[in-house]
Amino acid sequence: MTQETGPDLQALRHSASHIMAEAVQALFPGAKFGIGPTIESGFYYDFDLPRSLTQEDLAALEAKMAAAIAANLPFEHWTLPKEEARALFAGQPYKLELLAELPDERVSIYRQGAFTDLCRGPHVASTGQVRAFKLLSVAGAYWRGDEKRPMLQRIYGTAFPTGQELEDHLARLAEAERRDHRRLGQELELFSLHEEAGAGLVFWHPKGALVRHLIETFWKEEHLKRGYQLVYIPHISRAELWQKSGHLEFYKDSMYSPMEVDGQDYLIKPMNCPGHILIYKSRLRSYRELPLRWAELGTVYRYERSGVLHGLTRVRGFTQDDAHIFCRPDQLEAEVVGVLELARYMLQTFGFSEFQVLLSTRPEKYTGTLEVWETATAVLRRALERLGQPYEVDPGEGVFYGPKIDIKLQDALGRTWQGPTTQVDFNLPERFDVNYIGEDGREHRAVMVHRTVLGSLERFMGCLIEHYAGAFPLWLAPVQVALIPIADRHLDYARALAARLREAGLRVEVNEDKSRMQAKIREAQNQKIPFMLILGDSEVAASSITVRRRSGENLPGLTLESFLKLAQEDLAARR
RNA sequence: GCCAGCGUAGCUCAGGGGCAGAGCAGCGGUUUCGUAAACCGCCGGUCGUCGGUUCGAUUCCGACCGCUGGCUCCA
Repeated sequence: MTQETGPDLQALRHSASHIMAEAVQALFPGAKFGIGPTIESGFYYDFDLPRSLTQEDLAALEAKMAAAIAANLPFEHWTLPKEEARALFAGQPYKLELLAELPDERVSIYRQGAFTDLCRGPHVASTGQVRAFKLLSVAGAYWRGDEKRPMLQRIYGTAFPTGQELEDHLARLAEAERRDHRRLGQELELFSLHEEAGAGLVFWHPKGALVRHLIETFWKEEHLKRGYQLVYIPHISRAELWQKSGHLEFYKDSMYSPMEVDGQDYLIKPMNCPGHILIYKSRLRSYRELPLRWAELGTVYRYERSGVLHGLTRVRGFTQDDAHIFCRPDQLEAEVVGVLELARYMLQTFGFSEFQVLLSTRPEKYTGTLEVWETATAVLRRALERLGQPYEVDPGEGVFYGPKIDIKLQDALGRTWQGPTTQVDFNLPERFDVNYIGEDGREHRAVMVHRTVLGSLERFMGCLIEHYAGAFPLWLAPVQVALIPIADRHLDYARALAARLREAGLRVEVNEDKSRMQAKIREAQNQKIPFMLILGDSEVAASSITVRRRSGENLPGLTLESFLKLAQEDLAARR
């Protein structure tokens, strides 16, 4: 595969974006131009147009672009004093705004054909060098990303050095669509969302619930092994609690309106932390019992603007795999190391091996003293270094209450997802007086760490579905074995086998449909069931099993025992 | 929330100011031996909701709800 970044590809795509802008200018003489940069997988350009663009417009624009490319006109480059540039872009308010912000006396201009743009470049030598391109979609985008400013129309497109690479890219997009968890969630009967119930609220069907149960069980066992304890807290609490935690002050926009109970306001929890703190504060805590690691699959509800909701990955009710660690300052580093190790282990178990680790430091608005921030940031840094974990610093991206480490993971298609996060919190211990009695008999402030390993079960499962393309490894597959009798006379044999497999702990289904074997195989394939057992006369006669894996691999004449062994191996390896 | 598009059977979709359509799924029957769809029949709909225009609206208009692609924001 060809390198997807690098100056040449950037120049190519940027040039394509100018060629597109020229086509827009030809089609809409009054068009005003925003910006047209390259992005990770292509380019876009923002326009202010007299009417909305349609899908048909894209075809017309592509045709114009093809003509410009065929003409093979040069990209000309020169610089101008700002004053002259202002005259040149007199009818272009967005360009004038950009111009006003440029510090230099002379500005850089590019022209190809009839289109002249304020642009740093670089570009390819001539339009003919842009061969493989495609316009993909139209979307609204605020000028400069500011929702108070005009909304422009953005056209997304992509371009590659060769037609083959463009085709490969389009094939990847098609593959992503095929793996879309919303589509697979319906086809595999994992979950649904209902207009009747409200947007962003997930209903788990038996098969999806089973996968979730398996993940949750694994999660709980792994946490218990590592010295975590499980807690449960109520879903609603009095407004006073959220007042004290500061959520009503800082997080109000994401919280639902109160409900009145016996004249008191109650709120649905958007976070689990205050609940865990109440448990902590139910009695005095000694330095000897720290660290306390309290974990909960805690369901929270947050208001999200309607436009951002998306399948399982952006919802209004979700279950965080949450935990809070209460510890002494001298324990923080070891705790952070433990969290990172746990995160890495869990993610690897689900088949994720590529991570990007980000250390987010103090933002402009923050609580706590500079000194605590520095110490805590240094601790996080040391923890990462102790693990030999490469990381990047994301300056100023910490939460107002403390620094954090975010892990981004890459799925099978190389797309990145927000994964585990570990945050140090200076705010809540202050607000709630989260203390312990030290060796000296005096009260000391505890350090509090919020952390999640999967993020939320909803989002993680959305990610998992796409990562596996719905073909869950054996340990997570809702149905592990489909028994396929070839004719009705093989049904009894199939049922007897099914009973023995269930006894061995496998999740099996006998296909008793009145359809042909081919149809039954197709159905099991579509349901992405890992094993199919094909049972006909010869199997019955020999008391054997013919196994078909969903990969298509065929293993005739196995005994029940050898099949169980095969399955056990896959289960143990979590394949 | 904003811009654009969309909402017709369980699913995927066609249609269009005057009788509501297909394929798949489901149900019934016939059939059923070798690795991704046997055959026949039947059932299935307040055309997202509410309002308006019209003799007549699923179709045109408006509002709302929901979905999709983005923007902004996040687990």
